[in-house]
Amino acid sequence: MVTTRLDEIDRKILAELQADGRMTNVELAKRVGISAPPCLRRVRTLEESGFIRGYHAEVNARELGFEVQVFASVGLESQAETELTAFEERCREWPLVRECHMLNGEVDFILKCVAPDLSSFQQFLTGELLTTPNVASVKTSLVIRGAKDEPGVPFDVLEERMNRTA
Amino acid sequence: MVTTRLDEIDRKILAELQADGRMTNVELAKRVGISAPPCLRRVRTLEESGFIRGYHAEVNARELGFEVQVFASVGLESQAETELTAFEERCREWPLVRECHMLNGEVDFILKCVAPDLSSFQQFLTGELLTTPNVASVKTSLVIRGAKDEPGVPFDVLEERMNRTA
DNA sequence: GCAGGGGCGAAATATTATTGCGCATCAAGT
DNA sequence: ACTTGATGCGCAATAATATTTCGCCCCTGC
Repeated sequence: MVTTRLDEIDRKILAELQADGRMTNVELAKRVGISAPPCLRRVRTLEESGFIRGYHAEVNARELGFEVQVFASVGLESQAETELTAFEERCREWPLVRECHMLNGEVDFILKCVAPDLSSFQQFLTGELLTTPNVASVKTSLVIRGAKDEPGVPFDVLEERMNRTA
Repeated sequence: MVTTRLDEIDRKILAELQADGRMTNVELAKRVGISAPPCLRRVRTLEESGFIRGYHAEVNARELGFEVQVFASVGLESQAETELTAFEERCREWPLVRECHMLNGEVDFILKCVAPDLSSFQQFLTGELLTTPNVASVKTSLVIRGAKDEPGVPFDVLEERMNRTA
């Protein structure tokens, strides 16, 4: 793997580990069709080269008492780079904000937030987000229900793409 | 763990596995302060009871050729339950749609999408999403850059909460 | 005070991960 | 065509981990 390009086995490994990050290396090797040692070497290489950024347990937020999920659209007064990064830094410090993305268009940022209940979120909203300097507008939308939540990448699309290119 | 309530050790386990889902049970046991066998039993119980929904490798979408990330706000013509679930079903079938959440307010759904490039996304947008029956309006926002992306739950908030309650 | 459930941890065993070669393949250079 | 070097595979040995087994302790309710 001197080149940054991945072969089919590497892509299978990534797909398998995205689906089940705790699969044993023995099982993984079996699925991708090579023996355990080279399989493990590939996984290590994928980790070191940054294709795999980490492994995480997916926890049930609702069961843990985070009943509320909210998307917040944020507009800033100034979009100067200094102000943008300052706002991003704030978001990193707020535990209730799980994601922060800068967007094009009228809204500057979209935030995905969680909270134990509505009043906790309102408290965060009025006490923190809305009082942050440079924040011009915030529009929040409560998540009524989740229909799909599969972070990551569609490996089937990737494979199609590879076959067309190859 | 006859009750559905978790003790401090369970919460620590969840926090550790959320941060590093591939941690060995030995290491995990050391960190939460018990020996390996009961630690493993707890993990299994957490898995079976649904607190842990699974484990996933976090892959680098950009490195894998998914350069584009888009949030799409979707409004439907009819919000009858049948129509809502029909739309959700569509979303589950579209590989480029990674998340789909039903919202309150003017927008009915927000979708998080990925794509290899802008034209792939445009193709999906005009060829699939916009031609879907009952879809009234779609407003898309390109992600310029990500500032924070930590799916899951803020366990420090959870601990505070427990201490206040206890 | 004495069952009995629940949970812990030491020790034994079964699986896995990891390392250390030697072999095959391929591409470049002679 | 014959090296030579780089890359990657897999067998076999070893090191770590996971998992099971079992006896102990601490509660709680009689």
